Amino acid sequence: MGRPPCCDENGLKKGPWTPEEDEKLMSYIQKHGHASWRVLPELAGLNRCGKSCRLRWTNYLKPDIKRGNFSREEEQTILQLHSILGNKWSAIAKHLPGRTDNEIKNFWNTHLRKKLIKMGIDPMTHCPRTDFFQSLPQLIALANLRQIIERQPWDGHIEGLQTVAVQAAKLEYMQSLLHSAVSIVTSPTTTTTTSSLNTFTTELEQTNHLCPPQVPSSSVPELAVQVPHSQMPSTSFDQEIGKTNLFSNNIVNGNEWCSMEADNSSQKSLLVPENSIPPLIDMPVQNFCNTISTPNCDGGNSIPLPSWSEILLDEELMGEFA
DNA sequence: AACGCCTTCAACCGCCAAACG
DNA sequence: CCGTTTGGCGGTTGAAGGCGT
Repeated sequence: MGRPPCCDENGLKKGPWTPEEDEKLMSYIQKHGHASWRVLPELAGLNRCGKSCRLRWTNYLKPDIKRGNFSREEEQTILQLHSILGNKWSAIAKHLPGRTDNEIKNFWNTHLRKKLIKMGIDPMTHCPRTDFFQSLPQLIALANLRQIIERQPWDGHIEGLQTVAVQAAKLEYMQSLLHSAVSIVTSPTTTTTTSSLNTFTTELEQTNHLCPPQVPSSSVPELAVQVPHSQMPSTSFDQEIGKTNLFSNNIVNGNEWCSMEADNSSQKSLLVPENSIPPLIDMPVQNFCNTISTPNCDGGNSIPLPSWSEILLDEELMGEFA
């Protein structure tokens, strides 16, 4: 246990602030500043602890605080920064003038997080959720059981399961793209090169040519997932991808996510059109991320990394998680 | 109108690290 | 160097308001 709550001492007031208290705090800080939060309440004539005063000031009373709904641009910024920084609310807030970390945190928890979950994206990893895959064997077992019970031919069930598996493989594939991007950005060993994003994606595609992944039989028993080319997303990144919004706003094409950006036609999708298709045949079910973000299959030569900082982030941001 | 459930967000709690003596 | 204080941060809570029945 840490220190006892400071507000328990001396019967200091807790709870919502009254307009009178706000006024006292405002006028004191405007006149004298806030050199020491410890002594400020006493000097300002407030029956509050310093911590409570500081919180009230930084989260509510500070003159430069912007109130009201978050704009679409702010929403995009939060999503983008969260995909990189995680729950570093104060760091995120530094990039949103007038917004407090508390406000951003609340907005995330009440809006953005739910929106991601609704779309099947893990709000912590910003990758498609893989819960489904973990339960796939059970689903198959259930289907099998049902087949036994109903004594119906297997053909239809297998087709159905394969369709489901193809969809899941797509999700996993998109996750791998995201995951590899994030791992590159956040890796402490990342070397900043001058390689273009285009070079990177070309080699990424070559990797897939050279190293068609295999289905681990243990993870999806009796189900080699044959993925039709026409149904797979491409590994190619769009050359015109903007300096912002790589991670978050264009991940899932053609659903609610895109509707968020419906009026932003200048921003291209992370996933390129279906006429650019990687030669993936057998989709690995568990280790997409490793396949793509780790060394090439010709013996450990890493894929040349693009300068993600140039693509995604300004220098200030890079400094934050360096 | 009344009730219960859900959502939002201001405020609090506990922990950590830097500053200080 | 060490113990204490302080400011800051992220997680959590609970009151208030909204909404459906």
